[in-house]
Order: sequence, then structure tokens, then C-alpha cells
Amino acid sequence: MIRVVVVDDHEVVRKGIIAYLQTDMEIDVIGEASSGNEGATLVIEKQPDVVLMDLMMDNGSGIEATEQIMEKYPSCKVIILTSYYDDEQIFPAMEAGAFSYLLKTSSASDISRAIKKAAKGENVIEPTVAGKVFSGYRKGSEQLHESLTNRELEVLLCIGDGMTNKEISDKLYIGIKTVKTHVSNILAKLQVNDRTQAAVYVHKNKLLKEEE
Amino acid sequence: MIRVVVVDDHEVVRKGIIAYLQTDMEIDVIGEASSGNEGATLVIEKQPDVVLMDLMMDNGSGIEATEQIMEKYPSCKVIILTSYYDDEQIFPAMEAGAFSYLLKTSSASDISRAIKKAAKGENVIEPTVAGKVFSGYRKGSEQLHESLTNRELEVLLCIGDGMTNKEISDKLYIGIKTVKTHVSNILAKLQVNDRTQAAVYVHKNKLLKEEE
DNA sequence: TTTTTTCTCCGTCTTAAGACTGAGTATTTT
DNA sequence: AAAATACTCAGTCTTAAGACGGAGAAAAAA
Repeated sequence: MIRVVVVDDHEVVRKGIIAYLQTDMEIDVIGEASSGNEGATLVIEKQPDVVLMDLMMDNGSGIEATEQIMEKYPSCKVIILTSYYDDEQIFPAMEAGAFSYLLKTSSASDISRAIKKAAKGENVIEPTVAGKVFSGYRKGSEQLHESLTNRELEVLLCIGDGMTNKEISDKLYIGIKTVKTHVSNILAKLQVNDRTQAAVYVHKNKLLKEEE
Repeated sequence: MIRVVVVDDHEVVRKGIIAYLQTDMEIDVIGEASSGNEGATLVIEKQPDVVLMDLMMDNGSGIEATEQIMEKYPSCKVIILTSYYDDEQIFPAMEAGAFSYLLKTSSASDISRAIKKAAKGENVIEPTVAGKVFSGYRKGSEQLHESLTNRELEVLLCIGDGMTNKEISDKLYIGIKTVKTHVSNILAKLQVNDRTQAAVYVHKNKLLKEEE
């Protein structure tokens, strides 16, 4: 029996996956969690063979949870289960120590197959994902904003909101010249030519939390 | 018995929901589909009481499918089941004739409850969604771009891509002055102050098809 | 046929943006 | 103690952006 923990903040999805997995006699679902933190704690406690982890969750992302798990219990196989939105998250997930990377468009049987393979130590990566991995592997360009300082990130998010330099300076209580300096540094770091492209970057990388 | 059809392109999610619903004796899942078109056809054929419809699908959105269903079989109750990304889609879904609007963060029991209520003709809307509906109901402002002409929309999409006026004029084979005219008209119609805000508008309203 | 819409383009003018250089202060790292 | 990093701000300069007004041609609507 392969001992599995399922972590997903969508109860419907979680219960559904569990209901399906329970039809498989080789698989034993020994726990479930609805957030990354809860999941990491549970996994470290229960020590399952495989973890099925959703990537996008409200309270703490699947990436952080994966990092926590790999730190305390590195022999665990974490399978990232993601919807098609999170392309940009593939590399961070890999770095965090994820074992396999499945899309939710996978068939249900693909998932049980991936779990069994993971238990045997075999890596599974979606063909579509694999394509991204190889074609799009341009040395960390998918997370350029990580080189930004805190202040620069603040300014960038304002740009992503459509604010002018003046508005940003008012909001952050700094001079407009300072804002200009930050903006110039941001553009250089993101390798874009103007604030509009920076705003596009923000949205393509979904850096804004409250998209109203 | 309430006759239900489930439409979702994520097989895992679909199978999961079905597996859960089958534990409820009042509900009978009589069909499933993995795309909007397939779903619409199936619904019109099987005439279920309630349809559980995912909003974001690869082949034809849930909105189109809902429209098709309401056209041929208007007494059907379509419950939209969506993840938290698709806020902007609420109004189009309403217009298409969706009956209820549930988030995937709902608990599994919320879903069966929504199905039972829908069968009785009772409308269910998530509190978080309801908030959006009322607070954000500013007379069609969510579709301001519909007043744009074809050419203006073309230019707007270029802006959303981060292009400068010069780049746009080269791409569309028109003068830069013409581009400026279009841009000014676009900004006025979208009620924004500069191209950066216009770019933000494009992304918030997901007007770009290929978000690579 | 007349009117309206759309797309095209011109000139002028003002200002926000951004590049570049330099620099003071504080904090953290080494 | 010295060096690197982060945040702040100044001055200068160039140019893209955008507002405003005007206008011609073609196509669609009235």
C-alpha cells in the first residue's frame, strides 16, 4: 500500500481526488489538508510515501509547503498538481524539491499512475510541462523580479496598478526623483524598456494579489 | 432524484465531483462532459435538472455552453463552478443565463446543497461573489472596450503587449500620428489616463489571447 | 442622397518618462 | 574596520506621450 496525503484548498477537488484514489487498492489515503502549512505539518507527522500537492492555495503556497517538507523529510515524493494557469511556477516548484509535476487536465488514471511511479522512484513530468522546461529555460528569466529589492517591488506593483511616478511618490512618501531612480533600476532588472512593459510583466507573472 | 450533468475539462476534478455526488442518494449523475460544446450537446440530449459547469475550459468556455443550453433548454439550471481566478467572468456568466455561481473553494457539501436548491428553483450565490456583484456593478464598466472600433481594439492589444506607438505604427503599417489618434480615443473610451493603465485594463480583462 | 462612422494624417504644444551622473546616509556583510 | 547594499535625492537632458484642433476619403447607415 502506498501511503498518500492530499493537500488542496479546494474541498471539492480534494474530496474528489480522495474519492477516486480510494477506488485503487494499491493506494491508501492517510491524510488530507486544506492549506500548505497544515499540509507540511501533517506530512512531517504522518510520513507518507507520496504527497499530492496543489500549487495555488490561499494560505501559503504549495511551493513553500514543499520546501518545508523537503527540509524535514527529504525522502518524501511530492507530486505537484496544478491547473494550467501556473506555468511560471514550474521552476520554483522544481527548485523546492517537487518530484513530479502534473496538470489537472491529466486523466484521473494518470494521477494514480504518477503516484505509483513516484513510490517506485520514477519521475513523471507532463509532456506539455516538459516542453516548457526545455524550451523556456533561459537562466532564471522567469523570476527576474526576484532580484528586485523590497522597495523596488513596491514601486513595481504600483506601476502594475497603473500609477504615475507622482502618485507613487505620494503613496510611498518619497520624492519623485527617488521614484524615478527606482523605476530606472526596475526597468533594467526586468530587462524591459518602459513602465508599460513593466506593468505587463506584473500581470503576466501575476504579481498583484488583489486583482479587483 | 435530481438528474445532474457535470461539465469540466479537468478529468480529476470531474471524476472527483461525480464520486462525491454519488454518495448523495438524492442526486443522480446522468452524464459528464469534458468540454463546453460536448457538454451543451449532452445536456440538450439528456435534459437533466441541473448542470454543474466549469467556467474556464480549453475547448469553448462554460459561458458559451451555458448560452447554447439556455437557448435550447431554458428551464435547465446551470450552476457555474469556478476557481477564484475568474472574477471578471461573473457578469458574462449571469448574462448567459447561469443560475448559481459557486467557487471551487466551496465545501463539497455546499455543492450538493446548491444542486438541491437549484432543483427547487432557489438561487445560490457565494457571499464573496455577491459582494462583487453589488459593489462592482457600475453600469457595464466591465466591458468598456466594447465601444472600441476594430482598429482601436487592435491598437489596444498592442499596448497591452507593451508596444510603443512607433512599434504599433510599424506593425499596422500606419503613421505614428494615426496611432496617437487611436491611443487618445482608446484612453477616453476606457476612461483611463495613460497607456500603462490601458495595458493594465487589457490584462485585468484578459483581452489577450496568447499569454505566453 | 445625405449623414454618420471609421480610418487615416497633419501641426502645435505641454509634460511625464527615462537615461545618466553623482552623492549622502544607514544597515548589513565581510 | 572596510566593503557592499539599500534607500534616499539632485541636476540635466532627450524624447515619447498625450491633448487639442482640424481635415480628407471611404464605407456603412439613415
